[in-house]
Amino acid sequence: MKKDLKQEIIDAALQLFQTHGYNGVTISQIVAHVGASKGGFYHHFKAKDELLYEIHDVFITYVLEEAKRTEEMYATPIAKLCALLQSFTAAFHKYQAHITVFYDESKSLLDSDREVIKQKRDAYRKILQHVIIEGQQSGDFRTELPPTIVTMSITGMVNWSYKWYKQDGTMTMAQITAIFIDMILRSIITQQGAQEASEYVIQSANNEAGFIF
Amino acid sequence: MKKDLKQEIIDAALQLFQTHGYNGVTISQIVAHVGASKGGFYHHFKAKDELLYEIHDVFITYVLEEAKRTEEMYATPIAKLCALLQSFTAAFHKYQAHITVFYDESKSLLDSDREVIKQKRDAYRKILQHVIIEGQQSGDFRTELPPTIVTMSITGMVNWSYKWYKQDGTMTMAQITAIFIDMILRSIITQQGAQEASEYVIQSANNEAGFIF
DNA sequence: GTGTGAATACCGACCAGTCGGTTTGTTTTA
DNA sequence: TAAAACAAACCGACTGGTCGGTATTCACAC
Repeated sequence: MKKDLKQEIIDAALQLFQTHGYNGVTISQIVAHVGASKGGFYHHFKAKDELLYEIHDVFITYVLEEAKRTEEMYATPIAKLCALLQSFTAAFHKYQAHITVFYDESKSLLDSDREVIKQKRDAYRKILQHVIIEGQQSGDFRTELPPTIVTMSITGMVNWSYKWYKQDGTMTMAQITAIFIDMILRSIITQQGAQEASEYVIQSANNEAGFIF
Repeated sequence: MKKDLKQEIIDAALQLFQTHGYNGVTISQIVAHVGASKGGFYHHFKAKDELLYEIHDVFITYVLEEAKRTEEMYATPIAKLCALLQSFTAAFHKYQAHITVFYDESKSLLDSDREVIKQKRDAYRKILQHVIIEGQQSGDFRTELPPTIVTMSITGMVNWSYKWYKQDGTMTMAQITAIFIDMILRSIITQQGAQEASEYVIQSANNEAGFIF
């Protein structure tokens, strides 16, 4: 039950950063929150920046590795895309606070730290973008849409949920993800890809095929 | 040419908040940036919080008023939705820095200020959500999708562009908006709505109808 | 008794906000 | 019309408090 102090500090910091921002929280507040002392903090962290960096790195490293595994595991662009979205949103339970800090507070990273994080984030985006391009080449995704914009649109739609998703809401993240996948697939699919996509999509009551061309 | 000091301070603050965050910027830095003094600052603002509030309020008031006007101006849910998206993204040139501050720094608002802003933001979201519901009732938008999730998906996709859109990039915001509208319409439209939607959508080369059911 | 994890006390830098004062502009008055 | 009176805009040194970080000591396991 008793975690080590370092992890307790990280957890408390996540909670506090989420609501007050990195620069709105002091080290004294963090350690007070876990009943520890500043001495304890500086035993585990060289500086406050290091704490922020670790929060960023733990999250993006996890997401990136997960995306690499997922991308290899599936064969078709459509299956890859759906699996990527699911693997990302599945991380919400454990990482929603990380995500909030990641997207709101990265400007407070040291320049050198931010560069390291940026490279991993770019690597992640490239995986997603590559799947989109693959799908366009295979004829499953519409080629009228620039892959960069499609990638950012998908990223935005999914990422934005960190601003509004409540763990105790009426819908689970899995249910919401099903809707994301439905909307995304319908927006980028070609007639050719429609059949495979229909496996992942919500069927409408009065339309067996389930797609609009 | 010479603006008043208050506006110069706001402009400098926008720029600095955008890159360093509200709590990462000092009043001395802001006034140094415009060659003014702290006395000058406190002549125009009661406190630092007031500056942050004004940035929030100017933006959300503009967007809300614009949305009200737009919603009244068009007749059908599809036309309303497209116009709403266009009116929002049109604000990017003037307001991208405001948007960044609005979405990243609202946690630093005073509780009382945040409540005022929240109400205007909710009013804006309700307008969008109402258009979605109207479209479902008229049979133009798919009823399988919960309107709340659709609203947040659209909001996320469009809002997220504040993180990646560069004014000097290869695409204009108008071009990007056309792609947003295309993707969003295709993801929520019914067969019934397809005809009207085809006016707003990017036509594919090898598919006259332009829609996938 | 040596190393590791944690507490306490403290420091120097910095920051939001203040305050007395100066400059600039505008109105009143003789 | 020029000077006097007033007001608004602005300046910058100063302060009280806070924060990140450090030095030192303490506890105790092996």
